[in-house]
Amino acid sequence: MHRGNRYGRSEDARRAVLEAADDLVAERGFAGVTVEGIAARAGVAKQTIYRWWPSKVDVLLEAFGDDLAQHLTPPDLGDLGDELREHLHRLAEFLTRSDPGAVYRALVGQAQHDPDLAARLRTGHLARQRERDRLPLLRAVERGDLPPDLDTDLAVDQLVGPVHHRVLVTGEPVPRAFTDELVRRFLAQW
Amino acid sequence: MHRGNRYGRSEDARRAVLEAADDLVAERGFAGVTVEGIAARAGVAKQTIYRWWPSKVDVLLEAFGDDLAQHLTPPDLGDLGDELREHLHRLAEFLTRSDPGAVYRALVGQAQHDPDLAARLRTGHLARQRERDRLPLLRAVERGDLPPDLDTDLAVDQLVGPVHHRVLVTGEPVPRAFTDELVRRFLAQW
Amino acid sequence: MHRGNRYGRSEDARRAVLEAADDLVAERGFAGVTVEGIAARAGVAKQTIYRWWPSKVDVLLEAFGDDLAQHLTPPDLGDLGDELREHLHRLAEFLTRSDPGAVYRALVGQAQHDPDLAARLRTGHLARQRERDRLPLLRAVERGDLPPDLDTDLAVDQLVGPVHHRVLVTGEPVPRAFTDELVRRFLAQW
Amino acid sequence: MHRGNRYGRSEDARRAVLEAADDLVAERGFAGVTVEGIAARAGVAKQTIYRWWPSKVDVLLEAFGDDLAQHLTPPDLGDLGDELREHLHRLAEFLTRSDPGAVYRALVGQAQHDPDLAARLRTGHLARQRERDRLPLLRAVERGDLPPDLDTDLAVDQLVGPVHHRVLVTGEPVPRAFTDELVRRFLAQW
DNA sequence: ATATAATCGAGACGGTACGTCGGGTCTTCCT
DNA sequence: AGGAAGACCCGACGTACCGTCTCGATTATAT
Repeated sequence: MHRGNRYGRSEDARRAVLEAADDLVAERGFAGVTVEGIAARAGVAKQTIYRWWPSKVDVLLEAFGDDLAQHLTPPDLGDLGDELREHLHRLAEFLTRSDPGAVYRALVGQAQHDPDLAARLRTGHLARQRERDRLPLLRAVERGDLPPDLDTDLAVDQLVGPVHHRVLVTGEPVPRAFTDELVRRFLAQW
Repeated sequence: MHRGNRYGRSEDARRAVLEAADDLVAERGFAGVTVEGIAARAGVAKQTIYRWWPSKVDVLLEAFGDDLAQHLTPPDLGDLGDELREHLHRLAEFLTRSDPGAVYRALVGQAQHDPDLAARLRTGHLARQRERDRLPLLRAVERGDLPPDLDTDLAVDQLVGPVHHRVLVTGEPVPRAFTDELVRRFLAQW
Repeated sequence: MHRGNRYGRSEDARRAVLEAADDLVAERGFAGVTVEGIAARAGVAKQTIYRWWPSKVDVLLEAFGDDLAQHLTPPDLGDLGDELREHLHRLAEFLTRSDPGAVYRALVGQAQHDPDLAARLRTGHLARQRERDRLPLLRAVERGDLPPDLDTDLAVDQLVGPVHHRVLVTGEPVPRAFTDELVRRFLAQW
Repeated sequence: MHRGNRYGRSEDARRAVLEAADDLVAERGFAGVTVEGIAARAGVAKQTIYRWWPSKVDVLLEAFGDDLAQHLTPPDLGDLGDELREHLHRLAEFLTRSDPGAVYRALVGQAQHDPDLAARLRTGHLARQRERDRLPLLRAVERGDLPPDLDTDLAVDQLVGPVHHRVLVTGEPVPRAFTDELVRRFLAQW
């Protein structure tokens, strides 16, 4: 078994750490995740974690991985309304029901009092997600279904903002009725 | 200085604790606030804090006080557009520039991995704020400027959601141009 | 149970720590004594140890206590030869067979690469022991059995030095024949 | 530089390790010597140390080398008193002032809580030194200056014991007056 | 001259213990 | 009765070394 040497780290250790971190967030929540706990569950030395990750949020950030891309790439259905309804519904489900959604909320929460994490989260995962969120709008513009001078930044905030607000701030449920009506109103602007 | 007596708690101690907590959030951020630190700065025994507040977030919650009501009560100007523009602008300023806004963000952040705090925050400050957010819309319905069957819950989310999203998630600035255009689009739905 | 407060430390904790330290030296030797181990066995928090003792050798130093005085006070028998023979035999037994003797050897060993410990050991236990070692000689001088200008410092080294040398350096056994002959030769000087 | 080959170890590496170890004892004391530190200073891999020495004390033991024979071979002067006076004085100087003397004290100290080291130290360096210590006495017996049935073991302990005691236990200085008087008393036994 | 294999540097790995920080509970004395 | 002070047990922090391991490079013979 590969156990690490000067020409490369142990892939086994890396995977074990990320899985342990993921499990612990799901089981005990963000506060229940400790470097000590990750190390114990992963069967790994603490030093191995500190060698590769500056802090536990970095572990979670990496464990989070491509979950956003996997869950939140909007479908290409040929109709703006259909695409937005589906995308917002998936977003709501992701945020409120999935394990990676819980990790995402934990990270965004932590980012409120950790500027460093905030910066990395935003230039990384969030920036890429924003580009994905933009896709249905860009396609609609190309088809001529939306005005060519559309402010896509604002439009994206109009769509995903209310969903995030419900989840992160008010904690209310986000049923399909909510996201569908949100899209209907959005399209009523033109 | 008052050092305890048999007929009730010390108002001095209470105020010292809340002020120390507020100062510490401003100076060192949420993570820099510890019960030990509050006690030291307030010149108060740890036990006195634990006697009256279950945890440090409760101290912050009380220190937060009526700041929301003071900063975020929408003005009554007779015109829906004017009121919404002003209200959203004040919200953006509050969230991004003020000290209590920083505390607010810290509390919302902590609430992501602290269900207990989340519940108290929502049934308290947030529920009252939501009622305030609703006022311009209700007045507009009364005036006949908006349809009487308006879903005010959704409408409020449409307005404050994008602003919160920018502040809490993407971290982008929220200039007046953004909030003004948001209101213009909102009103364009009808 | 008293558990410590601002007006005094916990006597229970103190005793538990000292006993645990003593047991551990006896069971596992000096290298087997760790602050963590003492804390675990004593049922005490590590911090409580660090609060009152700068290091583990300080714990052992205090645990060592009055063992020297108890074991190595020379008897008053009225005859110099009898007293020295008995005293040296007891010294040999103490050093080679007793638990506190093992602690003593460990402390002297550690003192070889710990100047701070060396200083405290010498101004404390060792200085007092040297005074006890001198007693039989002083009594003999008073009785006129030894010259009044006797250099007691040198005489003490002549007597206990060879025994220590055997125990600490060569590790050879120190039977009664050895100590008895040592005394015979010592007395033959005059 | 030599970097390993199939037929035998690197003499460069060996010397670098021993020198680094010696330097570190002198600079930082026994506790400051770590395998990691030796490797770093010697520009050698840790594994290279572990391949050839079981532990750091073995490195020191080898680094110690023939220092005892070099410093502590008693001179052959034809007169017992002269030889003993000189030998004990050199012993005192070696123990209290020289670098190898410091290593010697560190090793004897460590041997108090390391039975393995103790055994190797005693069957090696110490046994050979004891034979050297015996030489002046054996010569004197041959010359008829000492009785033929002399217990040389005891006699050696009588001579070097007090010096070791001062150095290792009480830490007092060992001036020439002390060693000279010690020899005078020793000779007064017959 | 080339192929081979012990040794070398480097350093990642699983561990143990370190000494520190803060948490939340307690006891005591003073007001 | 309430408050200041602070000792207590506890859990986690991030660091230092331990001793083991694997890797690719080096190099003196034995073919």
